[in-house]
This record gives sequence, C-alpha cells and structure tokens, in this order.
Amino acid sequence: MKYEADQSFPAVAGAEPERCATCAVRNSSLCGALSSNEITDLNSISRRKTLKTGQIFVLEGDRNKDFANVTQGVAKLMRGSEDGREQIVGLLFPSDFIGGPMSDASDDAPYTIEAVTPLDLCIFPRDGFEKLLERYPALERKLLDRTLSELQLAREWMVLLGRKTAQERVATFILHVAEKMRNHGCGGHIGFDLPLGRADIADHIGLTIETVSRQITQLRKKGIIDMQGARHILSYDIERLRSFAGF
Amino acid sequence: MKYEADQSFPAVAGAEPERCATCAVRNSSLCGALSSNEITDLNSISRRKTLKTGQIFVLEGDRNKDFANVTQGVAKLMRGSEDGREQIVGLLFPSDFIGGPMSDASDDAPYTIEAVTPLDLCIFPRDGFEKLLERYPALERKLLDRTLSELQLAREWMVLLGRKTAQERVATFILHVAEKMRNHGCGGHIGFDLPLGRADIADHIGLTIETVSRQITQLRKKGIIDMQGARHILSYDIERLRSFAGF
DNA sequence: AAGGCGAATTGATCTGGGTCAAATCTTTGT
DNA sequence: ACAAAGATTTGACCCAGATCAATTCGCCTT
Repeated sequence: MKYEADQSFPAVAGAEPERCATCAVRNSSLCGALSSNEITDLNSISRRKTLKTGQIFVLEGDRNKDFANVTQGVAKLMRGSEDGREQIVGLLFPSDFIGGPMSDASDDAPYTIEAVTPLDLCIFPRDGFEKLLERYPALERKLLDRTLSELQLAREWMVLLGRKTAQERVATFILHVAEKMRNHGCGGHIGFDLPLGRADIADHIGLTIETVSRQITQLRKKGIIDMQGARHILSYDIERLRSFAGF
Repeated sequence: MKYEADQSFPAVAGAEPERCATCAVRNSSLCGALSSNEITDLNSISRRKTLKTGQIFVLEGDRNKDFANVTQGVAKLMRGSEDGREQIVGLLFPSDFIGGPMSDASDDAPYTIEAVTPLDLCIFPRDGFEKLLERYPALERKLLDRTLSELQLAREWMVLLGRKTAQERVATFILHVAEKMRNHGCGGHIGFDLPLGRADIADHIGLTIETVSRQITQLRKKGIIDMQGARHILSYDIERLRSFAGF
C-alpha cells in the first residue's frame, strides 16, 4: 500500500474550505482526487468526530449509515464470535477510508470498527457520498485503487495466517506497523510505537498473547529489535528484521 | 458474494456480437454492465483462450499484460515461497474477473493463476480495457462492486485461517464450494463435485493433506455429508453442515 | 478385465503453539 | 510519589494438527 503525497496539487487559496485546506490528510486520502472547487461539495456534507480509545464507530451487524476518512489515530476492524474468538481483519491509519461493501444486498456492517488510539474522523452520510461518487469519476477511481490495495493486503495476511510461523508473523506485523507509522510521521526507521497491545496483536496475526510475547522476547534476544517499555520499538536494521518475516 | 443474473437486460438482436450474445457469463460477469452497443467495443479487443488443467495463466512476479473473464471452469490464485510453502488466496469461478491491482507502482502479477479444471477465458489487453473503464462508468462501478465483494471474502477467509479449527475450516470450505457450484449450475443442493484435490484444499484452508482427509472422514462418520469417490459430495442437510462451520 | 500409478486414507509419533498459572512490569489515578 | 489495576512476561504442561510411513482406493490405459 502506497500513500503517495500528491504534491503537484494546485493550492487555490480561498476557494477551498478552511478545514479541508488545513486537513492532515487533504492529499493522501480519497480527497486527493478532488480539486478545491470539488471538495467544497464533499465538505458541505461532512462532519468531524473524535472517538476516545476503546470507543466503537460501528458494531458488526448494525445498519451502517456513514462513511468516513480517518484523520488522526488508529482503529481496528474486527469480527468476533460468541465464544470469545476474535479476528482483527484490518487496521485503519490516517488517510484510510471507512466504507464497507456498498452495493451489498444488506447494508449491515460486516465488521466492528473500534478506536485503538484517540481517533479523529471526517464523516460523510452514505447517500450524499454515493451521489458525489457518481458526479466525480476521479473519486470513484481512487476508491477503486484503494480497495484493490486493501484486497492485496488482505491476501498477504492470508499467507501470514495460513502458512507463516509464529516468529515470522510477529516480524511481519512489526514491519507492517513500521511502514505505516513512518508514512504518517509517527516515528521513523529507528523507533516507533506499536498502536496495539499484545491482545490485539495476537488477534490480528492469529496467535495468543503469550506466544506474541515470547516471540518478541526472542527477537529482542537475537538483537533484531530493541524495546523501551512494552510499546516502543527500536529497529536499527530493518533488512535483518525483514529476513525474519518469511515470504 | 452474489451473482444476480440480470434478466431485465434487453436483448437487442443483431447489434450484439454473436459470441457475446451466446456467452455463458454475458450478464453475470462484468459485461453485464454494458449494453449491446457498448459491448461491441469490448468484444473488438477481446480474444478467447482455453487452458488445460494445470496450465498457468500468469506466474507470480511476471509482468502482467492482460485482464480476463472466466467463462468456464475453475482457477486458483496462489502465492508460494521457495521452501515449498504455498497459500491459495482465492478461487476463480465462471463470471469472475482476473485483473490484479491496476495502478500499483509495479505491473508485476502478485499471484500465480493456474487452471484447476479445463478453463475458458475471454482475455482483454490491459491498455484497451483501461480505456473502456474510463469511457463506461458503469463498467468501473461494477468492477468496484466486485472488488469489494472479493475483499469481504478475503477477510472472511482471514477469520477462517486465524481462528477456526480444522473441522470448521473443512466444513466452511465445502459450504463455500457448494454455494459457488450451485450458482453456476454445476450441481445443486444435494450433490456437487469438489474442483480441488486434497492438496489444493489444504493450501487454501491452511492445513495439511492428511488433516483435510481426516476431517472429511469425520464429517462422513457423523453423517453430515456423504461421498461418491473422493471428489463428489452429497449433502442432504446444508443447515447442519453450516452449524459445523463456525462463525 | 487386469495392472499400474497418482491420489487419498489411515496409523503412529512428534512438536509448535495453546492453556493454565504465577510473577513482574507499566500505567494511571489520587 | 505511591498504590492499585491492568498489561506483559515467564514457566510448566498439554494437545490439535504436523510429520513420517504404510496401505488402500480410484482411475486410466491397454
């Protein structure tokens, strides 16, 4: 997944709503497909919202009325069973778009979306957004691109869940987060924070809390990574880490 | 995933190329988005091709020049490592579309696509198809719908691979195939053929050949399914099977 | 109809990661 | 700064599914 910042975009002062012009994901999100004039339409139907850590945006099975851009923070996309088993099927970072299958027979949300850090959203009502999709082909094209990227990522994760060892899973996860955090200026090559606790990591890579912990310890003992507290990771040699991540 | 046959489509005799008018997936594939006049453009750039079982359409890492519709037969989409581990990340049935991430930086195919039964394809050169996508918004819209469905399926499979037991995986797989085969008239509620051998099933649901075999034996002994030979399944009570498939 | 061969089943044993249980660390609230 | 609560780590043991090793089945071929 690539978040190419669209620097070539012409900044038309005044024509663009203030909160869009100053938005952290103005160009890297779906909005990057829209000109200053066009984004006025989108802005007119949008509203902002902030969720605290642990708050839920939609619950699996609920009727889903809204789409949204993530402006700040990280959310998890998950599916659970009654007996307590839970699988995190995706993470949402700044500039990611929330909007499940849209022409599915049912409008029910297939997943629960929950904030794992404080989360800022820019929310669009479903109807209005779909009208804009029809009006601006570039917007729909960008949505298609994004969906294809997510499909590819989901399939990569299928490889992880189906065929990788515990060690490879943890290494792959850390690399994945490093990539994401770097793209959003939340830490560089050297150090960054894990947005998830051990329980969520486990639910994302198909292991238990204990196994995740043991594997992180292994990586530390092998000198592949270093840690400050349980959440902050230091990696001096990304390539070496990559070699532990499997295919 | 729904394959609603678009019966309402007006059959304009004569205006539509013969091979499209008689195509088995004329309405259920992406082509369903196009009128008789429009489909003439698509037909003019298309060519047909048949692959034998085991033949490869694209190899992981190769430069991918073509898109295609599956007209007949089943293919597997897979990713493998040098050390022999392999994960099947998807199956392609009649009316499914082949066309990886399109605006990815690299044009390299992320997966190998191989025929698991004799396979008929309707192939479109990449350039021409992308031009038509721009010309006909309905085509792009349908492609987006399809991609969203595949994303949802991939995530469902993440749940299977991350959290389901061997028993649940096999039951889920059989249900999935039953659904697909039914949609394409290759067997009804009662009986249908598995398009994959045990090795491919194992690579799709993250188990080994032996475990797949044992679980199928279990389901037989429990009376959930019955079999004629190793490939033909009889299921008199789909609901009972579903209750074994987990969440 | 017989025989040969790859695919599937079955059996015996092993092991990576799960489970249960007990320390330690980190946070957070006061 | 301190203590309580929660999160993480570590240890001991177990088990679902992997691995290794024979059979047996099903399907071509002649």
